Amino acid sequence: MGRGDGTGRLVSPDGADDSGTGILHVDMDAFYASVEQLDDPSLVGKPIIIGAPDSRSVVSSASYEARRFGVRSAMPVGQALRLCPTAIVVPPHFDRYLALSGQVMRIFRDVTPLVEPLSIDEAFLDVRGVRRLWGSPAMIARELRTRVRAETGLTCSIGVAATKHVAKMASTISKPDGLLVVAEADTAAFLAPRSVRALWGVGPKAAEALEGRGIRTIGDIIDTPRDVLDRALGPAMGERVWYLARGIDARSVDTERVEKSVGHEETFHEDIADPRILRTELRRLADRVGARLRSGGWEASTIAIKVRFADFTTISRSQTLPEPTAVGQRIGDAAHELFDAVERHLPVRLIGVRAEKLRAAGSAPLALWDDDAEWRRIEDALDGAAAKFGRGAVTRGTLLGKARGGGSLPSSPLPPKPDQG
DNA sequence: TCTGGGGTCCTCCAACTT
DNA sequence: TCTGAAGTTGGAGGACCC
Repeated sequence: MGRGDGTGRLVSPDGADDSGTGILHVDMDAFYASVEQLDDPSLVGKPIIIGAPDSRSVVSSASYEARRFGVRSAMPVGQALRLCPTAIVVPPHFDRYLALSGQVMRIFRDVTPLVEPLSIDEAFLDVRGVRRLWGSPAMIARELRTRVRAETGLTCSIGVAATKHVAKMASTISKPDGLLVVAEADTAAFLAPRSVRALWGVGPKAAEALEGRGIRTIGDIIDTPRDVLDRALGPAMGERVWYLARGIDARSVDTERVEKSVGHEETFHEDIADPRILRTELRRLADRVGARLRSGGWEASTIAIKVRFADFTTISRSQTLPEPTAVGQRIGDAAHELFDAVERHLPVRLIGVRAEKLRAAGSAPLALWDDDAEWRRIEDALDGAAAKFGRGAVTRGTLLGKARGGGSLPSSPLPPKPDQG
């Protein structure tokens, strides 16, 4: 999701040279905020901030009207409101964003099967093979922008270039509602004057390491010996930056990216010191992770926890299991074990559970029913729900159907067993 | 000012294996 | 059998992205 405010925007005129290009990067403009404005026309033209209305939340997205005041994604909501006191805080509606994202991705796939979604609101497209059908890359980009606007009511920005990296930079610079084409022959001139911070993977720390050595622009990187970059950034990053600065990016548009881990974490409204509450939270998060694994047909062989203390220090601990699993009970047991070994000197602000080293589960849903402990938890949940709503309201079939259908057991809140502390 | 949640990738270090 | 070097693996933490 773009974070700029639209200043310094650059767009290509009609008929711009697109020779040697074929990779498009499409990025929806202020996606969440634009969807809210689409659904509630009274918000159009106003500064709006998408975020939960509590003291610990941060900005998920902001309309361009709010960005003009300096509001940025990931900024604490309180700080954003100080910068822009007239901003309207709107809670996020993720289901709606997902639905529109799906609609936009379908438009992309109408044009080319080579679509790599990067996130909910952006994707790379390789259009080199469909030029005879739809025209040159720049023509395809124009048509896409027209279709997205006509069919969803939303605007997007598109970068067209020879590589993914340059296409992404171009879409960022063209925001909002723009199109920027960088012909292959113009790549070096396009890159050279830009800040090192514009390079993919160069964040505040890496930028500081480079700028401390007087390397401020991408052109400066080209003039810097490789070993100097390696010392400043480490060999892996040094190599990547060396190539990207020269416009060399061999990555193809990857339509089959595979998840490598799944996890859930939660920041509490108030810091929590009570280990019983923390253990219950871990169990709840583990259940959610297990449900995600089962619905994706995965099982994990490593379980990791993350604990952030009141002073914001963060630790992680992980453990490789004897057998891969997608069972919430086993994930929760591992999480508890890891948590119990952590020295807790302060109340806890955030806690998280992550499943790593995923592999396809041959029979993950069956494994659920093979596990006696998990089965008892389902029975517990059934009894708890029946006690609350009446025996007739919840049947075992309801729960089994849920679990088998999407592989998703009720993730929250399964009642903790008495021995869970 | 006071920092979400979901991820990926990299580096460093220690333990283990060859 | 012992020792050291080199390679592998696992764990922890940090940077980065959206």
